[in-house]
Amino acid sequence: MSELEDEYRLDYFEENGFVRKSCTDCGANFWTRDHDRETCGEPPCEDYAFIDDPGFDEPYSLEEMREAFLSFFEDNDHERIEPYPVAANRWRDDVLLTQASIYDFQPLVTSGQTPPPANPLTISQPCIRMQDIDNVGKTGRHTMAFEMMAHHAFNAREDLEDPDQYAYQGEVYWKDECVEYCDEFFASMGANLDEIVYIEDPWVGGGNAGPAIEVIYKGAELATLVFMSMEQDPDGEYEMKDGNTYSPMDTYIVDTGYGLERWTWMSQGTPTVYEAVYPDMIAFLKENAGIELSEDEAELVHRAAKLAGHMDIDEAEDMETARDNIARKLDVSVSELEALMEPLEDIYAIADHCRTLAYMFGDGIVPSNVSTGYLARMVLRRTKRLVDGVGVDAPLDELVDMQAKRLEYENRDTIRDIVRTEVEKYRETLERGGRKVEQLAEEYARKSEPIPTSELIELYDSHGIQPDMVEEIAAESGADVNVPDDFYSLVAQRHDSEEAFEEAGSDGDDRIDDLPKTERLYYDDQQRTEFEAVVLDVFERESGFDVVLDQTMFYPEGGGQPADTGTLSDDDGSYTVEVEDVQIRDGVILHRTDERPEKGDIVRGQLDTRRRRQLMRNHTATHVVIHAARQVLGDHIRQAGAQKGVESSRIDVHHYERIDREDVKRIEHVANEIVMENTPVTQEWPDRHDAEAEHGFDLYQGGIPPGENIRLIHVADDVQACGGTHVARTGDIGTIKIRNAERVQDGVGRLTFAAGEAAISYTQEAEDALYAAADVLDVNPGEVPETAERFFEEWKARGKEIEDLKEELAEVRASGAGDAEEVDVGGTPAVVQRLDADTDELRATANALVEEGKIAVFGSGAGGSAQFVVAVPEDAGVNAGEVVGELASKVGGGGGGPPDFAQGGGPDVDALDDALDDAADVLRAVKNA
RNA sequence: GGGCCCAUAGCUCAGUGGUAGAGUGCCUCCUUUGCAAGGAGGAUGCCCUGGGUUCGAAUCCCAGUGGGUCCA
Repeated sequence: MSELEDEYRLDYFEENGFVRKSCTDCGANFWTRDHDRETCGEPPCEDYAFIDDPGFDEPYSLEEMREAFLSFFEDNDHERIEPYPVAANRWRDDVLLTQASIYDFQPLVTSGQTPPPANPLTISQPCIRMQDIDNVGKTGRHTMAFEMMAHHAFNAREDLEDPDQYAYQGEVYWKDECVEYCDEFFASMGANLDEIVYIEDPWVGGGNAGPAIEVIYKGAELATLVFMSMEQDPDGEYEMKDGNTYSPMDTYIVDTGYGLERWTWMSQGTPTVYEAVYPDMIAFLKENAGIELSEDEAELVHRAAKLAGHMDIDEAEDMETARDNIARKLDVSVSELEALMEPLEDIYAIADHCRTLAYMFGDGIVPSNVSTGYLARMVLRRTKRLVDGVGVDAPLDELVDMQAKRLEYENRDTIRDIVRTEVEKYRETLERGGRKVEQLAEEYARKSEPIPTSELIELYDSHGIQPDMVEEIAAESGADVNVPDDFYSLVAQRHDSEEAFEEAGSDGDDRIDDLPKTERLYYDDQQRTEFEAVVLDVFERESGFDVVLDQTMFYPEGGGQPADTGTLSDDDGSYTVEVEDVQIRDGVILHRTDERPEKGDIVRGQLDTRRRRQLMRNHTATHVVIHAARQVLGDHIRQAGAQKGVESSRIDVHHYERIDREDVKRIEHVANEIVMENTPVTQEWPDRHDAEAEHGFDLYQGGIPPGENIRLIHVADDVQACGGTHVARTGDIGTIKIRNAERVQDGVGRLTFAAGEAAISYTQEAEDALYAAADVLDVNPGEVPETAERFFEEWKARGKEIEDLKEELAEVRASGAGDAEEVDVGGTPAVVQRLDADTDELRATANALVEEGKIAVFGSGAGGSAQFVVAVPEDAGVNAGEVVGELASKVGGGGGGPPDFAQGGGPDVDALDDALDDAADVLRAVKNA
């Protein structure tokens, strides 16, 4: 790491009288103007020094501070950029949430494939860091949701052979200017520059690394300046703290982060960051929860706030010790401090979590059991627990709305709806779970055993009940619970029983490397179905061939659209090969054929027109359906996946409720209105940043394409980035029929639909089924539901009547048993009889005989097998189970049951009569045994 | 995307291969009558669907449908 030392020897430091020092507490190296300074200034080496003593000239609100920062950098030639959504998985698939401003530009801009929207630029990017969740409220400085203010500059080395290989060239600015900007911004706030500390702290992340500087002022880390300039390289000369080696790369990027909340806090000097950031909400929550402090208490809280920096679970050994230390310094008991601080900490956390939720739902995240939706659910449930625990009685949707309003979201009604739905779901889960725990608790309380860990794991993993909740409920039933310290790792163990590792067998086909990218004719005229081309090369595959042409109309599989099929023919008609599949590799399109065309030939390509037309209809219909679904269900509707087909297609969309029949019908109506309007479907290739500015990130329903320009498809009011083939006008779709709406995951619904001919076929099939049913019932189709219901009711009534009649029949049979053979078994009369009826009937008759004090042995040959029922009155001293066992063995089967009633049988019906003949002997034998 | 759990009376659930149950709600009657309540009796089930194993499946196995939950 010492090799990076030189990286920090900036001219700027030298010219401005900085000295380099090592912290006497933690050993960190830092730069400062104050030659007498000994420690780095960051907690735990120092306490907060700005509480009650703001570090800037004036107090700023969050909004004022944001504006001050952005306009400062605008005045210094940075272009202001609008923030991106907090759901980073909308433009990259390696992360879920936006955790830093640089996330907005990864991976395509940082790697130099795509130009930045401006260079240099400034932005205030809302971020969510779930990993800080346990610190929120406690340290006074951590928030899960925050805005990272930043200035970025994207540089490329000037000594490159081919500078144009990157989307930006030359150096905008680097370390010295970056630190200077930082200093100047501090100065513009009225900070005392002598108190600023620049700590050397190399940065590593996501395969990149570089020198970085933490900027500390009055005990708070206010900014981090990262100089991303290296990439991971096994032969690299720099070994970083993650143990990997790195080497310099061609692009180098200024990546800064200034915590908006901390800066605001610094300007106000309030006890915690929360009181500086959302004072109204804190006041509201305090009042609602009825928290009132005496003067002495308020004074204590105030003093504790200055030490709260030590309550960091990442740094402190454990929370209890940390609290203990603080209590000692303040000279109060831990319990007193805790009783005072905990409700406040909860309230701070609630305000922060509500802001997090407002960001999440505002940016269209839908609660779910997967992905960002799951994170949102966790945060919501945690917030609900805090709210209930501290005694806030305002509904959660109102609390979240307070933040959504402040953040100026337009979909506030939807947000409230989502929160209400989700709270209700949680309530149901808790209720269900509570009942389960009560049962378990009673069971184990009876046995005087503690509830075992396996049950706790099951409760948490399968039913979502936290162990502390189990403890609470179990205590009421007097059951003990011991939650092991490693509870959550035990849960984790249950999950990684088998790590499914699949090695993506990369198609390392270097033969195509030398071939030019295939010209894609299907974008020029999407309606054409034939073309001419030159065969550039042919590769043999395991079965069949890969044919590369100079240009093609064949659409390769991609974007959820299956490949075209068709034929390639030699121009004098001497051969025709079938194209069975089409794939694209690095821009080279491979036509998979059954026969080998000749390299260098000019061939005529002919698509399977019907298939292509259906695919185009389906693809355009997909855009139409998602647009319709958005109008019907709300603006949060976003594609979670899609697959187009010839007969039917499907799209998965995020929605917080089940998509019901009424929704489907409305979506179908809206979709077909768009079809009937017969508006043109157009494509364009605008600059990506212009497109994003105009249409937002909703463009990227099906993933983000690379490149400077992207292809947009306009269908009615709908705009999507899309690489597929489309019909010319919506009317060409013909018609859209939604076949099914199912819930594929919680929070994700799937719409399956058919377009054009396939829609007609599907409708006809559905009608056929209805007509067939009507035919069977001999009624008009419209009367089917009513009739079916009537028949079903009648059928049930008859079943009941038959039961009753069997009972009656059984009693009649039993009372008039004169025709049956009656034998004496040790003083008890026994009736042995063959009765070819079902088991229910045998049972009823046998029971009736037992009522009369008789043993009953019945055999039946009905239903293709031999069946016995043996019933015995209580005092007869014969074990029915043994009798049945004996008899059943004679017909090649088995049987059993309780001593007073047993049944059994076997496959050998022919032996039934013989077995019954022996029944009397069997009874006597069992009696005497 | 993966793991686990669940589906039985209107509701909440028990039943782990042998006659489908409890609590609650419902109906009738009685007691008391201001309410609340108490007593007696009664009705209520394609045991989610389809296949398999078995003499026999609510129960075991497979698949589907619907719901829940944990993890990345």
